[in-house]
Amino acid sequence: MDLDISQMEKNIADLWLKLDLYSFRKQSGDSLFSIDTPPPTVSGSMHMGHAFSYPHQDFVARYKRMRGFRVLYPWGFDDNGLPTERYVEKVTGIRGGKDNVGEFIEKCQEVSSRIEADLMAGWRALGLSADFYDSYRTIDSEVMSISQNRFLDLYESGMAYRKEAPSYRCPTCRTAISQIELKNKEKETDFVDIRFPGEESKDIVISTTRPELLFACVAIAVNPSDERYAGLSGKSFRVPLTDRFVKVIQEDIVEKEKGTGAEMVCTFGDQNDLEIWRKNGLQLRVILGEDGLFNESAGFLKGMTVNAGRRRMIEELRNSGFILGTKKITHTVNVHERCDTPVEIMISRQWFVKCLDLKDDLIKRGREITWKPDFMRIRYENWVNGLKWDWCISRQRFYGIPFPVWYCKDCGSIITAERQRLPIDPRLPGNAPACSECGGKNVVPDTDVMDTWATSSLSPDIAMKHYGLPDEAYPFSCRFQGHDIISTWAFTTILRAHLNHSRIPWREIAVSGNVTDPEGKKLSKSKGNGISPGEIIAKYGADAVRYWSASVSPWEDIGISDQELVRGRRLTVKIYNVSRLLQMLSGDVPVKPGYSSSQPFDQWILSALRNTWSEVTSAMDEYNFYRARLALDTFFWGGFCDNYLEILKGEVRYGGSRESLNVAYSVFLGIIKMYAPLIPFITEEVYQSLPIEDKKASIHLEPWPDFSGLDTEDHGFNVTLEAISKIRSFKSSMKLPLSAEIPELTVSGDAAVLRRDSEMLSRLFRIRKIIVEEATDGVAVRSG
RNA sequence: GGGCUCGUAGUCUAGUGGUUAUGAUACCGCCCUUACAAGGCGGUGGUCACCGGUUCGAAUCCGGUCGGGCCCA
Repeated sequence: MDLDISQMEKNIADLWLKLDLYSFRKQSGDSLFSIDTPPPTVSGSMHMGHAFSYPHQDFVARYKRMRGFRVLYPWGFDDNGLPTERYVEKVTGIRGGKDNVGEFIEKCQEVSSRIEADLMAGWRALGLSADFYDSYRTIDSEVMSISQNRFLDLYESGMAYRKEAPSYRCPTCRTAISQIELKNKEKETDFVDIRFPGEESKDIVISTTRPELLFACVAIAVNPSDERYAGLSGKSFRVPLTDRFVKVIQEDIVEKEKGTGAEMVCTFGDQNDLEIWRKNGLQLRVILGEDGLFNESAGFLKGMTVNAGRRRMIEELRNSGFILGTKKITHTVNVHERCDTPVEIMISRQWFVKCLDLKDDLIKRGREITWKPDFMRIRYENWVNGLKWDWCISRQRFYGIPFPVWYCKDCGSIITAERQRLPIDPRLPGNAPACSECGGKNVVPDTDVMDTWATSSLSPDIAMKHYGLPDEAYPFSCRFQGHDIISTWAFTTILRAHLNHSRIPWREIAVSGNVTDPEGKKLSKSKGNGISPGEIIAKYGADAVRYWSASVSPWEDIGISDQELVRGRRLTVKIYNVSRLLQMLSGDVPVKPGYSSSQPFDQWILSALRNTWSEVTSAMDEYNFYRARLALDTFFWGGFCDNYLEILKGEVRYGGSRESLNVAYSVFLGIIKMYAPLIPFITEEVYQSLPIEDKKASIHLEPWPDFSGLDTEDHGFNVTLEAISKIRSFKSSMKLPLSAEIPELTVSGDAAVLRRDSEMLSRLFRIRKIIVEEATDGVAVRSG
């Protein structure tokens, strides 16, 4: 009777559903262990990254439950915001715009609820023990209310402010975005040398990758130590194709070696332009509109995209003789992570959350948290130290949480919604209050929505509210997340915890690695999912996938390796077969697990069990799943199966005692309990079938075993194990089946131990006569 | 360019100062043995990237070089 892994896992998943094991409201326990889980973005299907990192949190959730904690393992979906919008636009072909907001939001809801059902089925198939039956959605009114309340907290404390200021803008998504949504991309582009005619001196030649911004040029910058341009500071040069003159200024951030060493400062070509512009109080020339196209100030470029404008500008400059040279270079540009479009820096009125003034506090908060591993904290600190912008949280998009805010057209005040009216959509007619300052009725709503991180950074707050936890539940016990989102999710959560609670969000953060492709590169959705976890689960089983995810240190990146999956599947089958063997050996008589036996081999396996338990427990406490797995594999496969069970078979055949069977069951039960957090399906399957008394409804309701009280010794049994290995080698070298009978064999070694176990050895290997000789240099075997 | 990180048998990987370097997988040989051939037993395979230093002793600590990755300029 072979094991059908897929069918078995389906049955077990149904059993858990029926027992309702993982509903938080049904959990009991002395103290709370709370896990801050990500609301996964609803923008596609489950990928191998999930299949790798989600089991880690589940290992801990299951382990902590067995350790007697009341485990909060919440689940939510991040189904609002730009990622979902972009996904919906892609699959439906409908583009969100000001004129179809209602229809578009409906589409978003429809698509996301469909995807959520698929994702949920995927998580369940992986055996995750989160509270799926009571999950939340970031678009739900409950979450909306939390997010709006927390926003108003920030506004009232002055930590959120609205200001007309430069911010990043994505021309494709037509919205402001923040520093955390930027990605770098290598791009080939023209590096152009342009001649600016001098007003009173000779001409100057600047180098630029953005000639299309020529009409936004407000200065020329050179490095102060650049002798080629010594004395030009303050001199005027004419912007080609215009009548305007701009002055030369000296700035340290200009690189002498780049191009001609002179660059034009435009509003705005890049971060440097912005800094120079701010520092020198330069003029502002806006030539790009919010639609990403050039406006009327851009002359003949009007109506063009940035790329088209660049080609046209180069052509015009070349025809007029201003271009002295162009070359192709590859440089890094900032693009929007969602659509790969190079971003622009533009001035507009946006909501910001303060963080530049808080760098020291944020680093202090980071140091109050235990980072696993600790070096991930350094990455967090580097990010905080490198912040150049306050966090822009307003998006000119549609499907998201709106700002609970109106603006008075008469007196210019910002009017916030009353708390008891939250959640509220200010964009809906009839929701608008009168102006709280002047009492006027002439108010307009804020039409933006919040950045999706502005809500997911509140994941602990959301879970607390959703599951009805008291304030003391803050901070959470632990956060699990990948190292690639330290600068987004970890950072924004720590920031919100600091601003909203003056605390840390969690006592620990466990950072996991990424799944890489065979070349070691990060897997990304844009490159296609490649391998789907569903296929892998179908082929090897969910237990094997979980086993694979425990095959490296948790923070290491991992490749998809079928070696570990193969091993995981074999383990599943092996555990199943062991349970069959035990039941064959014990027959129909019910078993009473027990730990007392006078047999040396029983005492040896019990002492090895105690040592293994101690190792596995400490490894699980450190979230080192690989070390736990290795200790279990070594003991189960190498000790229990290959040696102990072989001995037991021989003893039972010759009428061994019932005590040994009780020990065998006890050890096996201990093994599957310790494996249970890692491979929950097969351990449950086997647990259900064991003919023992006092079972619980599920192995996942069992407490974590405690074998510290087993004070057995191994009584020199490793000598016997060495003899076993040597006799196997002997038979193998004689090309004999292990079942072949040997008339006479001499075994040398620790004679006392060997004599004690010689009867057992002769049963195991069918040796008629064993001659034992004393030797002090290890065990040896010879015939006759 | 900067920060962090990794480099260990054909392949994947554990190991952060102490015998002969962990385990898997692949490969080779033997064995259908009444739990398991999706198995068992036995075996081959490594100058621990390179160079230098510290130490009685280095895969491990320090410095440098080369190469990969992540994050950021």
